[in-house]
Amino acid sequence: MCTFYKNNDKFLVAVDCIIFGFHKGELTLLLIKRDFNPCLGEWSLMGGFLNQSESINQAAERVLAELTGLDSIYMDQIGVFGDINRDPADRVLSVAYYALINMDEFDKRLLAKHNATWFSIDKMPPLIFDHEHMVKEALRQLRRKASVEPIGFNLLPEKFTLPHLQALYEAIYGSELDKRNFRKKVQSIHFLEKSEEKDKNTSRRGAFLYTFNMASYERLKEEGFTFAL
Amino acid sequence: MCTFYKNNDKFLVAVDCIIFGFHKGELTLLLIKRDFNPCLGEWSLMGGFLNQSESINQAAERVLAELTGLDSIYMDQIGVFGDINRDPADRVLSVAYYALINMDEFDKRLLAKHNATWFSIDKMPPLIFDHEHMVKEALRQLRRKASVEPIGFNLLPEKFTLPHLQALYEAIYGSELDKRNFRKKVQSIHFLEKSEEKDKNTSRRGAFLYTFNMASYERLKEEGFTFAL
DNA sequence: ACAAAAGTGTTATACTTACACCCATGT
DNA sequence: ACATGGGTGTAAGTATAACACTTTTGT
Repeated sequence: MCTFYKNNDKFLVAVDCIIFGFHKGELTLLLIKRDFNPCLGEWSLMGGFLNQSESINQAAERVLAELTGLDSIYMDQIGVFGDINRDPADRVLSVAYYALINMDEFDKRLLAKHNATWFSIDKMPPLIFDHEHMVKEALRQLRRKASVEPIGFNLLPEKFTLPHLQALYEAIYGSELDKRNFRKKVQSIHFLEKSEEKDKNTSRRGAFLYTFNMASYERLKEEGFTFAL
Repeated sequence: MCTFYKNNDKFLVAVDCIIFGFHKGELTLLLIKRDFNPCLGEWSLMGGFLNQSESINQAAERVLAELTGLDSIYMDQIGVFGDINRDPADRVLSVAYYALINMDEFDKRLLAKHNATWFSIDKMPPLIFDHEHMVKEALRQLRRKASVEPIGFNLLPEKFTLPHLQALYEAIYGSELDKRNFRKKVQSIHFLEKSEEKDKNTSRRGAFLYTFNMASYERLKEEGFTFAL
């Protein structure tokens, strides 16, 4: 192996996941109540250490799968957190990622096993280390990116209604949207496909179900279309 | 020291700096021709290894200062690059930062000592490892952020003219802007202060010099003003 | 028949874009 | 006097924001 870098310090590197969901009109976040040290009994993000055998992205996917049982999930790196004493137990760098998952699909037994619970983003308990800072940053980046790329759909089931979609964007932005203006914008988004089916869970009348057609979004993007909601 | 993390792998962590400047209407980038291994003789970003004694941000500042002699410079983290074989010599994670500097102020002797040269961003030589990917990502983030926060001014001298400022934004966005529309927007930015002095270097008539008043920008931001150019 | 959520258009306003001429000055 | 870049306003088009009633259907 290489000799050039022999004299440089080496570091523990962790990966922490901000796992977002969407439930009953609220943006939610998956946290674990630690049944291990350090900070036993406190709330934190799900994390894990990077191994030599994997890339950082792979580590993030592994950590997410350990807790939820899910793979092929939309994830984005937020950044590295590297203050000297961010973890008082030892010097650890942490790479934070956020993940967007459909809350109908995670593995409930794994969640129980890890002592994990969903929290509404505005009813979070205090978190260890700099995890609250990570969450804040994740939210900022999610808000920005969701406004300009169709990533919000990862938080919804495959079929969703327009009231459902609007509630999602209201939760992400933390502000109310005008129904008619919202739907007008949606009309101009040609990769949302209306089906004949209705969802009757939230009203007697029922609302039409739509699907997001990724392939046709990619095609439109090539042609210079830019998403905005 | 801590016992909890004993069995986890440790990693070399580098910091690489994308150092942007602005000169004669072009966005420029500071690269070094490596007089050391690995990849001796090839072009790369300026980098260095993270030490136990410093935070990652401090390491980035140190690396920037080593090459330019400058401190208190605007820097932003782009992210961590952690593919297993990104550096063929050994497993090294790299945290990339971009810096915006005023090209009148760097230390020329340090640049010579490190074999560093400025390149226009569209006349870059091939770079080692994933450095081109880092540069691409830095540009993306710079473009986005410059459009919505007044960070571009870090690339200019303290006093600058409006034609100068317009040329900067044209260089950042890579597209031409309409002079009158640009100046109209600038009129509405109340933290740009016009002085009575003129810069006569680029025309007989001379153009008025302006300064960016950071304090009054911060005040306006508090009041809900959002920058856009 | 009524409650409760789904669905539908129009108008006013603000923002964006396109565009052409005069000004000041050094040589 | 002229060449060179600095400086100025208006009108058309586009995007955004505000707003209220009808429809469907299960109970």
